[in-house]
Amino acid sequence: MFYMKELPNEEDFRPLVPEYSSLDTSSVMLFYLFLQVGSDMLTAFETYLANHGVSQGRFIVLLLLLRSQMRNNGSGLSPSELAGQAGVTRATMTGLMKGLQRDGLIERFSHDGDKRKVIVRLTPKGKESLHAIFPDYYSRIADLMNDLEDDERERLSRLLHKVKNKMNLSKQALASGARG
Amino acid sequence: MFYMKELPNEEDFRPLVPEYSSLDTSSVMLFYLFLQVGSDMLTAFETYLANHGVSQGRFIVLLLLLRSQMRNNGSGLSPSELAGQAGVTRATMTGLMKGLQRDGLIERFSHDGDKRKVIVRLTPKGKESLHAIFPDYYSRIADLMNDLEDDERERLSRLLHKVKNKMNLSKQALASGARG
DNA sequence: CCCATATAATTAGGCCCCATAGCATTTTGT
DNA sequence: ACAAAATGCTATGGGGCCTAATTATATGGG
Repeated sequence: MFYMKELPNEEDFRPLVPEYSSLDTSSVMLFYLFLQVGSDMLTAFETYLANHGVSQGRFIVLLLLLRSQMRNNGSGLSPSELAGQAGVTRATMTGLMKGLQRDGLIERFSHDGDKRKVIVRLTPKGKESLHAIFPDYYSRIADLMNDLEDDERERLSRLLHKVKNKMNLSKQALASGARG
Repeated sequence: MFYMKELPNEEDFRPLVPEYSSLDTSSVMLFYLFLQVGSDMLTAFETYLANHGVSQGRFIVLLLLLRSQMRNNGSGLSPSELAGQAGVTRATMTGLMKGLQRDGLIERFSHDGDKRKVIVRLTPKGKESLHAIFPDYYSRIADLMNDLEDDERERLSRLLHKVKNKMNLSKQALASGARG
């Protein structure tokens, strides 16, 4: 995901500092470190799930369905809602549905009132798949965070939220149209 | 990258807690938050670079070449070294080289002593591309981190390192073979 | 009632980026 | 000299996402 193994150090930036007034070395180093750790975590997450036979996209769909089921007593979700909650297009969601249904993890029913709509639900097999993964899954996540004391977790959470808000506020500050 | 927009809250985990002894709600919530923010940042990074006409992989290669050039006075790097530093396979690096050379951003010379090897260097155009991006690029990164005070940056950095080390120590704790 | 418009799900086609496997060439170490 | 390792490259393929177009259904104004 993030393709730089050895991050630049202070020395590497030194010759650039006089040239670029906008360059704040500590910001950039923190930014790269963040990208690197985030990327490593995402990769580990995907690899772990792949070892258990699901892609990340599929796993999230199963989680969303389970959550909806627990929240609303099994009413189910439409592909459209799932796409919205996952942050992918409906077309992409259709592809995910296809695979999940082929593997017997979900079922698709047509909506009673609105014939355009489809209702998606976990099958028993789908539920079992999740419950088979959970014990090990949760255990590994707990392991990963084990070194962090309670106050560290709180701080990290707060800092993550701060960065998240900053990105949202500035409407994808990094991504939005060029300005220089 | 991480396909869940609305993260689960404490309530969502409550019914699972009695069922899974390994489930530590705060760990999982922090884990998801981390994945989400990391993913958003990576996406913003890639989108930003795409708006400037480079993929992330290419941008990193250019950065690595610039760094090598600054460190060693222009000796250049081999595709193999670049692949190692970027964390991709040599085959993938060949593909990146191809595109970068086609666009005139790098040059490939054959190594004097070792006829197997190739030496890659930035062209003037390659250097200019980087220097054209840098002012805006650094400015946006500084913006993004602007809300964090110095002590917050240090704390975040320390916490990121802690997580990073934990992942490395346990040899990709999350990813490695199933155990449950 | 009819038609324009909107919404839902799907299909078709394509792209990007990366990986594995295999190959030819060259170097290295015994 | 010869086996083993290293280098760069090609061929091949797949995962995952997208856009655009298609089909079916719903809705609201005239």
